[in-house]
Amino acid sequence: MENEKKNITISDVADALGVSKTTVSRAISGKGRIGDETRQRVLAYIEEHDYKPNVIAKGLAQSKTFNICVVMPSSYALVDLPFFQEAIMGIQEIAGMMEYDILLCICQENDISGLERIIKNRKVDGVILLRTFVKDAQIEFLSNKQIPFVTVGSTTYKNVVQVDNDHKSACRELTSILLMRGMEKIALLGGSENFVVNQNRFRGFRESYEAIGKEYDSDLVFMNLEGKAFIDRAVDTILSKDVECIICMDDAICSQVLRKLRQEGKQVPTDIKIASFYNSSLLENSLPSITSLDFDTKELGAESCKNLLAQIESQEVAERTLLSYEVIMKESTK
Amino acid sequence: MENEKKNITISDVADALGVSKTTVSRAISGKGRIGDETRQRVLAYIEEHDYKPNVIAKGLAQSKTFNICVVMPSSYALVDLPFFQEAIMGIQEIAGMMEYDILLCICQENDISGLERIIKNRKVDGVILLRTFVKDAQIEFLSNKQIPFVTVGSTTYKNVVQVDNDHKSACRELTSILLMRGMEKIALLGGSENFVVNQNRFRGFRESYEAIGKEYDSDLVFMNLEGKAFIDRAVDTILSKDVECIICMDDAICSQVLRKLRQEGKQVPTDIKIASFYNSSLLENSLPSITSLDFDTKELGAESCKNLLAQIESQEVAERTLLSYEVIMKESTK
DNA sequence: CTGAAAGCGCTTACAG
DNA sequence: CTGAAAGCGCTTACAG
Repeated sequence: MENEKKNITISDVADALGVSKTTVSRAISGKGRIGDETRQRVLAYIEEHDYKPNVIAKGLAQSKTFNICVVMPSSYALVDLPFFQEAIMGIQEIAGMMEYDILLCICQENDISGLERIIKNRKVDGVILLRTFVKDAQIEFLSNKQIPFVTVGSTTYKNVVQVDNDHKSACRELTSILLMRGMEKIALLGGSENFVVNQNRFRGFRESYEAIGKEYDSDLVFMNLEGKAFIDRAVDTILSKDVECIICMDDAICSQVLRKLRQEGKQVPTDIKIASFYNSSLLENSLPSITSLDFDTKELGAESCKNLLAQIESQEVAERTLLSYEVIMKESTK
Repeated sequence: MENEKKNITISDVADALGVSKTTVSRAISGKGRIGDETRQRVLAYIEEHDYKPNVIAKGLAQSKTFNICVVMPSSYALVDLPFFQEAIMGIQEIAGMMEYDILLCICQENDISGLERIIKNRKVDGVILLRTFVKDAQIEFLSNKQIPFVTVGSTTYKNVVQVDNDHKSACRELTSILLMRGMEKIALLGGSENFVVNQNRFRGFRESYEAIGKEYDSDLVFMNLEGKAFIDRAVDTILSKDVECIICMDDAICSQVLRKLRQEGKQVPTDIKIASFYNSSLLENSLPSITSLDFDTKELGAESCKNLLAQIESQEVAERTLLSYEVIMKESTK
């Protein structure tokens, strides 16, 4: 309590113990040969006096920062927020264990100046990209600079370490279950095909039809639904075509679809069934409860962080890691 | 493009120009006397060769990091997320302009070990607290350590720099408007009184009654509503008492109230009117649209960051900054 | 106006 | 097993 202002340094410890800074450093890092008794003494002193090495100085000497950069987009829908948040929680959990901290970078889609600044200032040892694009300036920049990085979510760029849920399989399994339950006319509503993830989901949808040797009806697939007007129009079309079930590629779309159905006086699941993709708290209050895929986003974040730290420490890492999912059947498809 | 690996340093610049490192440093920082022509030469060379000083080294020499820590709670409701997010956007905007970066710290309510680690590791120059408690371990720790910090939201701790929206006035004005429109029996639903903000809102509510010389009905005030069951029960009571309007202290409560009212077959605003507090995207899809207070959270974040940076640079800052609000009347109180 | 030198607090060959 | 010294890339009194 007495000396809050002046921080104790490695020299102080060395002087107090009558050894060299080298020895103190070795006792702490565990690197290099050092007498057992000496190490104990140093460690005991450090413990007692609550000495913490200055990470900044350590970093300068080792050309490391013990920070990782997490890049988040500056524009996003409410529905994305829990995803980013949970991913960051997972990242933080792993990073914290390894004494790394998270430096936040908020980037607009086509403006990577923020990321560039952080990299040029050498403020981080690696980067996690929380959202990627089909054509992605961040990925190109980081690859070129040879900075360790990993993407959360899939990308088609080569030689990029990526961690993702298996959206294709997930969508295939969900669709297959619905088909098996006798629904034939299933509509699919999705967002921008500029996102690899939406392409993958669509692919899973098609595969489930292929698996049973049927054709899906391309008139019932509505992609690139950006904005409520588009969604409402899609629902109008759907209602005119005796569709049995609607699969929404995310909970924001689902939320809007539910609203529109209510407006049109349609009951779920009696008039039409519906399934969604994230099981997020956004739909928590829905009545009836909504059948949905469930992904462990925190796990996704944790895994991406593990992969990044491994890269930073020059270990081999798998280029692609696919995490599992669960299909949660609820009332909306009964 | 040729030398991506090896970074150019101040020595390289000095050597190339045949001047000393001191001179280069001065040309960049603008501190200390330096010949005009010399400065131009250095600056031109730097520009041409895209030299960026190593911020870490600079920080070590100046005992600064050019990072600020933003502390977020690890547990929160979906409704809080847009708030945190927007505040961070505002912080980032100001911090970025001053070449500061954001280090994220995710803390559980009573566990400040993450924050302690960051501070002890000297990774940041100051801290922004995004959520505070009536009894707050973070505030006590930071005060004791004499680390510059500011809270977003009010606190009753002394000598703490805080930036907040004027929730008391906001709630008073909203209530006054409703009273003036002839509603007399107004119910108030709020969250935990452990949050200073909820106490302030309640205070504003009372003041609006005082202003017109009436008593508010304490049986219609429901605080500490944690969880849906409590909210539903409050609504039951409210419906048994001919209440004309319900004020919800946040959009999550409002969302649940709306759901319950729908279940009970009550129409808004014909059977009962309702107003809420955040105008957040959570209620965006509501029909009818919900009368609400509106706060500029991004501005709140920006202001808190300005105050922190001023503190870090040892400038005088106001202990308390109150930001404005707007009352947005919509269909739910017609 | 400019520079040599010490210092920020660590790490790490190198030598013993 | 241990230490003196150089180095990480900057800044800043101090001297000229």
